[in-house]
Amino acid sequence: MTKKAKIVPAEAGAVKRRGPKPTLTADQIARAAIRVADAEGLAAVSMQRIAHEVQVTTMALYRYFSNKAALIDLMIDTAGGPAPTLAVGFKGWRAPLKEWTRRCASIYHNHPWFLQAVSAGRRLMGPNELEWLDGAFRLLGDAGLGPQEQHQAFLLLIGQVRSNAEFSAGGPRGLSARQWRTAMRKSLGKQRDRYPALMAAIDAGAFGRSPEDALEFGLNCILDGIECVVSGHGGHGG
Amino acid sequence: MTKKAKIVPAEAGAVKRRGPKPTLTADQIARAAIRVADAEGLAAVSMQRIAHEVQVTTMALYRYFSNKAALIDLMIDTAGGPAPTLAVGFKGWRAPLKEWTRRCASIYHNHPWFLQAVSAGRRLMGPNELEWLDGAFRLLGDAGLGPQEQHQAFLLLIGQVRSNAEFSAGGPRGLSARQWRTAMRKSLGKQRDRYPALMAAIDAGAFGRSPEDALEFGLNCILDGIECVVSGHGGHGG
DNA sequence: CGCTAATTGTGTATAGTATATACAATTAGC
DNA sequence: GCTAATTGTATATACTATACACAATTAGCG
Repeated sequence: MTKKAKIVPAEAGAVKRRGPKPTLTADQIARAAIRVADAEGLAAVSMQRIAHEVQVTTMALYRYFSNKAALIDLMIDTAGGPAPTLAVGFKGWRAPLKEWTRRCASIYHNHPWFLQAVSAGRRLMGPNELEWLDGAFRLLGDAGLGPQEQHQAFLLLIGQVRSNAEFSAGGPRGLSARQWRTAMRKSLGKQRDRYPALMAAIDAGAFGRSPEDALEFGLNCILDGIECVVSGHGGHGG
Repeated sequence: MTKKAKIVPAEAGAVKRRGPKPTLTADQIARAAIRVADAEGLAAVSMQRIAHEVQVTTMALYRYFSNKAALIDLMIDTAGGPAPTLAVGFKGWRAPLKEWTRRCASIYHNHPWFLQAVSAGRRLMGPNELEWLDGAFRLLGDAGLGPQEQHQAFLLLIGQVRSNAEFSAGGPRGLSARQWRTAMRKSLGKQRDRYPALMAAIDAGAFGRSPEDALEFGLNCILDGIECVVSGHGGHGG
């Protein structure tokens, strides 16, 4: 029976261990995988491909990650990076929250595979991601929300970020608003009457706005909504 | 050279065709796949598995779908079903929008694989999904939003639905709030100090609320935010 | 009727995937 | 130097999607 060597995240400690020194670190592998995913999409990230990228055999990767999911988890945490340090309570709570959301959105923007990776079923949150989460909770608490409301407002913000990321990736991808509109019209053919409101919106260029503007609009909506909760007024019952 | 037979969606027309009658319909296959995904997750949906489920060979499925992605697209559109018909302008716009969102959320709730399926990269929207989209645009237009705002508000709503779906699947899955809190604490170990706001919220039971309540809260926030836009007041500039 | 062309489901084959297992080489502590 | 741990590697297995060729079936046309 072969003993399973424990996979250690080769971090700070640098504990003296027997056997050959590892030639790589999990971090290096994750970064190589990120490069591949950035350039060719998440589907191009296979164990063989990444192993080849870092010049080892496929199975060597399993000395650093117990399985592929663990590699992708580290890709996520590495691409996300540490949470930004945002001033708390400085000039109101809206500005820092906006900044948090924008920076969060930029992760999804810089790494088109990110949305797919975080949406792929069950996964663990890494230390960086927890830091982002903590940062959001802190800012929302500063805005006057209670613990449960912090969580729920966080879901709103992250939902908006992802929703927008999906649209900017899947909607007009490289296409101009007009091109996209034309493609949409063509794909629907003569079924136009079936979707009157949608078609009217498309014809009016509703899908043509820049991703940044779209993010901003929704963000303002959410913050206005939060403000209603904080200040107590708003149609919150009906 | 073998000619490629065109894959037709065996729908209304029932055009007379040469050759043996198909023993199945794309719809039957999609429904079998949905049953499997409901019971065992999306990962269990392989061509071989579904083929076995409907008693044909694996390759027979390719007479109905050009590839697996097409099958999953139909799973999505089938599981989503036709959009609900909601009263327009009846007793204000909030109630119908809430109803739309709740019903949309129930899709994600009834089919735990749904979120993962719609998040898996590029895909086409089916007729049902377009109907849902059209319905949302109609209600949002009724609320007084312009075309671009309709689109952006739609992104907010769907983001909230998905955000909540992910949380209810990935957060306390089968675990009680206390169990989840304990697991979270354990997984973080002594790193608690690193995430003070998050830990405080966890300790206060922020993650214990029922998914329905969480959806409702965010929904109210969004609707309040929309109301701010419609009525023109709100901190929308800062 | 018979002939042709189209379309079905099937069988076989291929290239790709993740990952289990056994092993030789390396290194630390005794 | 011996032992035990740990590395990277080589090999093998069980999947995956899907390309291709074929026999059986059926419609339309003579």
